[in-house]
Amino acid sequence: MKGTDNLASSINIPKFQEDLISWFEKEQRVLPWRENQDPYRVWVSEIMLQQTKVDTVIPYYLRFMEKFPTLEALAYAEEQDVLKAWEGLGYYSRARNLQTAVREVVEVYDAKVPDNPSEIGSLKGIGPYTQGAILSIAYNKPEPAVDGNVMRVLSRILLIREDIAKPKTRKLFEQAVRELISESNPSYFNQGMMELGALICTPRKPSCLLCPVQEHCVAFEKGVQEELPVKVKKIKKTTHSYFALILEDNAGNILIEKRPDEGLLAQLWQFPMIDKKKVDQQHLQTFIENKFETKIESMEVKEPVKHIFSHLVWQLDVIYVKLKQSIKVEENTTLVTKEGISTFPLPVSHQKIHKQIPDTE
DNA sequence: AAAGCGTGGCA
DNA sequence: TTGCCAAGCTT
Repeated sequence: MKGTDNLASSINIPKFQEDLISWFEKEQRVLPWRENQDPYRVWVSEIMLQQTKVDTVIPYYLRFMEKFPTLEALAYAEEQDVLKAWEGLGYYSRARNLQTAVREVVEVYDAKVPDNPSEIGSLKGIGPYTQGAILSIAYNKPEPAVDGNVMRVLSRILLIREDIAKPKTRKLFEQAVRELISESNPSYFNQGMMELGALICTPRKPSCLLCPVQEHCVAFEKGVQEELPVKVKKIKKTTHSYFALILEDNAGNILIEKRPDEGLLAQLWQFPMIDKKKVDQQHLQTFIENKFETKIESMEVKEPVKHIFSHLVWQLDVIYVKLKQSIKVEENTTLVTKEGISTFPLPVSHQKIHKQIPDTE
């Protein structure tokens, strides 16, 4: 045991806990996942909230809970229905991992969410943060739940200048939380830290004059709160250009294809895309006729669509193609009516393409 | 350790 | 417009 009680040695810990928790009791937002401490409801909210704003999550959470009200309802649901409910929320592996994990809880833990670190932490999609969040919020266990908010808040209060982009740094903040956390109310302590980060101790222009723990904050005392946390820059994102094809056969059906099981937008459906590096617009008609073994009646250029991801960009030239004949349906592709497309989970860029399909005459 | 994985809001 | 940011996890 080394470095016991050195990170937070400048803090009056009981006073800090009291200031934080009483502020949270008074100022916390009313949110659907705060109605009770049902571990399943807490769990779903924590997964949805990963890298995602509260305002974005709320409508998804309400719909999701209506559709999958219990852990078992989610476990027995069709995966495509789960992805459809997640459509537009992003990071789709969260949805697949969540369902994998609840199925394991049904089979291995008799449908009860584990209440200890090793078992809950071994579940798919539950990492160090989510593990601590569920244990503290649903089970009131004094475990650290260190997310971006907590690292920002504590980097200021304790004047920690470690680079929060480095994986190793999270452990340092977990140690700090272990020193600071309230044993009597770890749930409100952790939620209070995150709520403080969301409402007061914001990334830019923090509202220090309203802060319930201002008197404990070293960065405020020194006037350097806006310099923290330290975070290194990330690289520029590369652009990939494609033709996105709305292929309509002679019967009015549209071809869509399922993306691979892993990787970007895994298992979502999309309109066929052709890398522009492989063919220019002059040869596009012949290319399509060869690739899909069909004949083209007419082609029309629609509005281009740009799709910005966290690490890359898609530039999509949308081409509406009417065929003289039918299309060959292969593995992982299907023909659907214009209305039927909306039942498949589509990435945001392809929802926009879907809207560009002309109405039936 | 570093890279891959979505999306929307905001300065 | 561009880059940054948001209740991170997996490989």
